[in-house]
Amino acid sequence: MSEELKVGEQRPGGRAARVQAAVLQATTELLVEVGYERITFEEVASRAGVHKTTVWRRWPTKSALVADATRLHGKQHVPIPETGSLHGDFQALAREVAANIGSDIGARMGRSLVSAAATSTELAAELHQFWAHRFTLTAPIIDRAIERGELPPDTDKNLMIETLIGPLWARLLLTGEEITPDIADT
Amino acid sequence: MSEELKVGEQRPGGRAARVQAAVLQATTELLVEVGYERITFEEVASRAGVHKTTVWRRWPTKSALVADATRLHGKQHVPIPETGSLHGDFQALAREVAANIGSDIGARMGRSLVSAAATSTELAAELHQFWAHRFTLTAPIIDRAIERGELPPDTDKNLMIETLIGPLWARLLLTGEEITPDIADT
DNA sequence: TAGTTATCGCAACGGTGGTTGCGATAACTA
DNA sequence: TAGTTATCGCAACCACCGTTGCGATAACTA
Repeated sequence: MSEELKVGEQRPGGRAARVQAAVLQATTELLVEVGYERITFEEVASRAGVHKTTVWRRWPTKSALVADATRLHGKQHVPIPETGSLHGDFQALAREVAANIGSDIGARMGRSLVSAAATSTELAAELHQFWAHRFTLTAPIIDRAIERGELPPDTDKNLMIETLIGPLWARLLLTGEEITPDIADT
Repeated sequence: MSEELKVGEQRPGGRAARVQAAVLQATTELLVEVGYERITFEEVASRAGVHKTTVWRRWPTKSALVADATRLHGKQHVPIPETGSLHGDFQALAREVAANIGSDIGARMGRSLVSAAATSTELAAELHQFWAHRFTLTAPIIDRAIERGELPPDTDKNLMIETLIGPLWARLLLTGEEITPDIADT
């Protein structure tokens, strides 16, 4: 009767759900504190108040655990600005990004995820998929600009967004600087 | 008499130099093959045909080892284009970057170094310093453009270069795509 | 060439983290 | 409420990697 249930959902009541939530919470915490590589199942378990074998059995590999933990975080809201002009939209979007990766935990999380994607092909695919999804969300900004005649119709939407956020991420990952007002320059 | 010599240079002849070269070579190889985190002193040593204690004694920590290994690689030539126009310079520079991180080993190396900088503050400082140095090398491009009147005198040079290379690195680290012809768009 | 010493290899130790088997517990079902 | 079973905790095991002490070797010096 219960053959069709996915692993981890066979007994969603009480304890199991609480354990899963605690583990994923601990994982994200450690992700921003020590980074992906230094995450250990033992530490995740002890912080979640759970035994390490429990964590190990539920998530077969570390990348799967982190993927699960970040999936929740990725489901969060991503406000897409609509100011009426391309310049305004870009400025608002850039400020969102800057506020996100400019904050301490945002910066740590961003670095950790990129670092994780560098070692785990599984997480790399996850990250690429995340950005592909975000780009579909931001595509309307470009579409509206094209309709207004602010951009040529054959504009590469992805490249446009990448040009917008690339410098910010470059500062985070490569050089190491960060502010807010210099975003209007783009 | 030899009290003023730095460690590793007390006996620069024959064996010591050969060992150092082999170890650094093995380190860079592993850096592109398995990434920073999965590098182990044992593997580096065995690949260099040396015992692990040797590696361990000469480099007190893994970040120091990788820092030494990448320092050599960073000393390599960085051709600064001088085509006569800002557009030409930028296009040439972007093509260099694209060719570098677009190649397989370049991509792996770039990812590994960024990932390493995420976990080791020591390597992060090294990386930031590297980019600061590169920016001093590319500054003349902006200066010449200002002299020609192509850019306003108060142009932020670093931000300008970051805007140029940011999208390329974003593709490498975040989304995952790479080509050459789409560079002219910037 | 002979002596000194930095440098290296070898073997062994210790700690940590992943892995497994089994008994206990709590969620579900009748 | 009583029985079944997914889920979890405990203890022990195993492997790997960093770490150390000591003897051997090769580079330097007189």
